[in-house]
This record gives sequence, structure tokens and C-alpha cells, in this order.
Amino acid sequence: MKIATFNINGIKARAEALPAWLDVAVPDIVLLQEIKSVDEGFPRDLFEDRGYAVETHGQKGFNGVAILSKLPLEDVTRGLPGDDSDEQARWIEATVVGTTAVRLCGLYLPNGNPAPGPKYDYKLAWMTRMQDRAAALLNTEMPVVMAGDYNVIPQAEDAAKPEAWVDDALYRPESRAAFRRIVNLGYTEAFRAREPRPGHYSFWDYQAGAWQRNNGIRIDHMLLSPQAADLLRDVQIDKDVRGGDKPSDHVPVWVDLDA
DNA sequence: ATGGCTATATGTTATAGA
Repeated sequence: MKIATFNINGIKARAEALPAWLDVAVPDIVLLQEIKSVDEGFPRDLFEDRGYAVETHGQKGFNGVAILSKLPLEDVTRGLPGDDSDEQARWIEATVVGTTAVRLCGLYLPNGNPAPGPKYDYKLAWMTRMQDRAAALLNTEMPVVMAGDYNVIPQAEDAAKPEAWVDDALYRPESRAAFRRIVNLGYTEAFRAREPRPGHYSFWDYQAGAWQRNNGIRIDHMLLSPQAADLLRDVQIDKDVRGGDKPSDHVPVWVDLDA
């Protein structure tokens, strides 16, 4: 079961690049972030024509997450629990049943800049809520995959120029500590578990020739519960997508699970 | 670099992103 996460930075703007990648990579599941669309505006046909079931949790203008799946999506829930007043569309869950049932969580964690400030406070509070949800999911003892744009650079080796990020919400100590607290509940960060070396990124800014200079950061992650980690066959970053036509500023990250 | 680019809606400018 090939499961991917991809921050597409606008579904309408990626109407060509996303299907092109799907046709080459042929993932079973894709967790999308930043669809920047309401549910009614999501071009479902593009994906249903390719055999994907589609579930969206959209919002006008920005944010928004979605799931594409070649297997039926069951028990779909929208929104991160813990704050009924939170109207930002950043979390969606569903279950797929292959050889075993897998719980999928697609997430778009708040950016948090400028820090300090109310946006940073929202980011850290959101991460506390996510920690609660992550702990509850562990108690199910299901294979769980929490994948998305975490907007966290976990360690210095996850940035080409870590010194440029020291005061940024993506790299500040509180953000990294909150990320570690979630991982340390018992999750495996799939890419880092298989690739200890530096120099692997999932985002390159549109500005200042960041892609051409390989000035990237690794902020798109896939966290696996112990039951999911036991099924891990492979994990990769599809870096070449960043060099394609009209690309997102993020690239896909995927795992292959024996499920 | 005090965001140099991109996307969307609020739309010929503002907001957000990272």
C-alpha cells in the first residue's frame, strides 16, 4: 500500500502537475494539503476518472486538506478534536482496509509565523491538541499513519541553512519540542528512520532561486504508529517533482506499507 | 533582504505562505 503526502499549494493551480505525478507514481492513497478550495470547488473528476475515491475538508481561500484513495474511504472525520471554535480546515481522517485496516490522518499544521505572536500561540496550541489525538490513536492499536505538512524542521540536518531559521516558527525550540513530544509517544518518523544522512528536503521556496541552489527544508513528514512501522517497506521523497512544470513549492513524500 | 515568488479572493491590491 503506497501512501503519499503532498502539499499541492492550490488544487486549481495544480490541475496539470498533480495528475501527471499520479500517473507516474501511482500511489494508492494521497493525503493532500493546502487545497485552497471549498469542497464544492474541488475538481473531483480529475481523480475519480483515475479510480480514486475523494474526500475533502475544504475552506475558502487557504488551508484545506483532502484524501484520494483507490480503496474505499471509511469512517471519515473532519477537523482536529479539542477546540470546537477552531474553523481552520487542517485535519482529516479515514480508514482504508487492505490486507489490514489502516487509519489515515492528513494534516496541515499551522505555520505559526511571525513568532512570537498569536499565530505562534495557535500553532503550539494546535500541536498540543494533535498530541492528544495522537495518543488516543495509539490506544486503538491500529496501524496509524499521520502524514502531512508539519511546518516543523525537526533538526539542523533538515535544513540547508539552519542558521537562517533560528527565529522562525518552523524551527524555534518550542515547535521542535512539541514535534518530539508527539513522536516520543511512540511514533516512528518514517523518512528519518530509514535515512540518517542530511541533505534531504521536501520544500524549496519559490523565491531567490531556492530550488536551483538546493536551499530546502524538510517539513513534510509521515509518523507511523508501532503497528504501522512494523509494516514499513520503503519511504521516499519525490524530489524531482519540484523541477517539473508549474510545481508546488512542496514535493510528495511516500511510504510503502505491507498492508 | 526589510520576503526577491506564487496562489487565492478580499480582485489591478490584500492576505497568506515558509
